[in-house]
Amino acid sequence: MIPIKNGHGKVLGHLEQDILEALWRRGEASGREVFEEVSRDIAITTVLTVLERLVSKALVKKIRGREVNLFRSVYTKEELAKKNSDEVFRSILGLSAPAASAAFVNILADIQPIELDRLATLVESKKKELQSCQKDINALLE
Amino acid sequence: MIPIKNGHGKVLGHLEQDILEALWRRGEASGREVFEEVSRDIAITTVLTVLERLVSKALVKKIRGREVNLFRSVYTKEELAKKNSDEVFRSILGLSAPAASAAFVNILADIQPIELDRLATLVESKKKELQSCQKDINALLE
DNA sequence: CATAATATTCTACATGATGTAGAATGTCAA
DNA sequence: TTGACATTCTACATCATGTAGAATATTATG
Repeated sequence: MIPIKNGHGKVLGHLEQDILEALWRRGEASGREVFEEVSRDIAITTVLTVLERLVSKALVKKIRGREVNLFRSVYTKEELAKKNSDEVFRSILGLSAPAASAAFVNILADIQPIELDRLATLVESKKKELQSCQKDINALLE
Repeated sequence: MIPIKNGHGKVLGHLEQDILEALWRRGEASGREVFEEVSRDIAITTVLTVLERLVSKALVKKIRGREVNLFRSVYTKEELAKKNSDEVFRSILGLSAPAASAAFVNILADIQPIELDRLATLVESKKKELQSCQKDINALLE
């Protein structure tokens, strides 16, 4: 269940990951720079190939320079993490919101119980936010 | 970002999914029955092959019968969903609990705002639960 | 300008997961 | 014993990913 692949939170290979990480560290880099940054025992063409694939996946953009082309991640690390987790949450919540909520709370309590307070706050403010929206709607309907 | 595959929430193919669904509907079924239940235009050996693969993955167990072998899902649909979502939550929360919490609340508010109340309740009871554990620990330490 | 050095692209192969199924083999009942 | 069905074996196709050599383009420099 949870069709992660194919349309939802795509899975990246290790090298793809490493290359993205390298780009996040360097900001904008040439193929050679990325190659050096990932510092793996692979050929530079391997890095170039994977960079191209990431470009195809619209995760990296290629900037044509006069000397060398530059690459840059389309998303910041945080943005991509958010993008992915949003998709995953949406798909899991879609199956059963109550079950998902319970599981989420359990895991959070397990790995970082302090964060439960923050979660409670988040829920409260979200509820308030929705209430005020509701008020706006009511006002419009009057 | 979110290493879903390889050790975490494994991804299943469509046919694997369909076969599991068929097993959940039939409870326990022979290869032929599963084949009929999935009702796809494929050969029965295809179904058998995939069933074997699911057995290898420990998602399905094969019960050797005298006439035919029977297959049954090791997990209920709910159990598997939980197993997977637990793993996914753990991995996403591991990256950044605050970010994950915020995203989770946002998505939940988006698709099922009513559930926010339940989530709030869940958080509160979990907090209480932890507090009582803490009390127990303190008592032991005295 | 010619050419070596470097960058870029093209092409291709390996591996692993999955979908697919024919062939070979096993089993049981009539 | 034999035919029908079950099971297993073997194998191929496809796709994603990692890998890189070969071919080509570009650029700096003697």
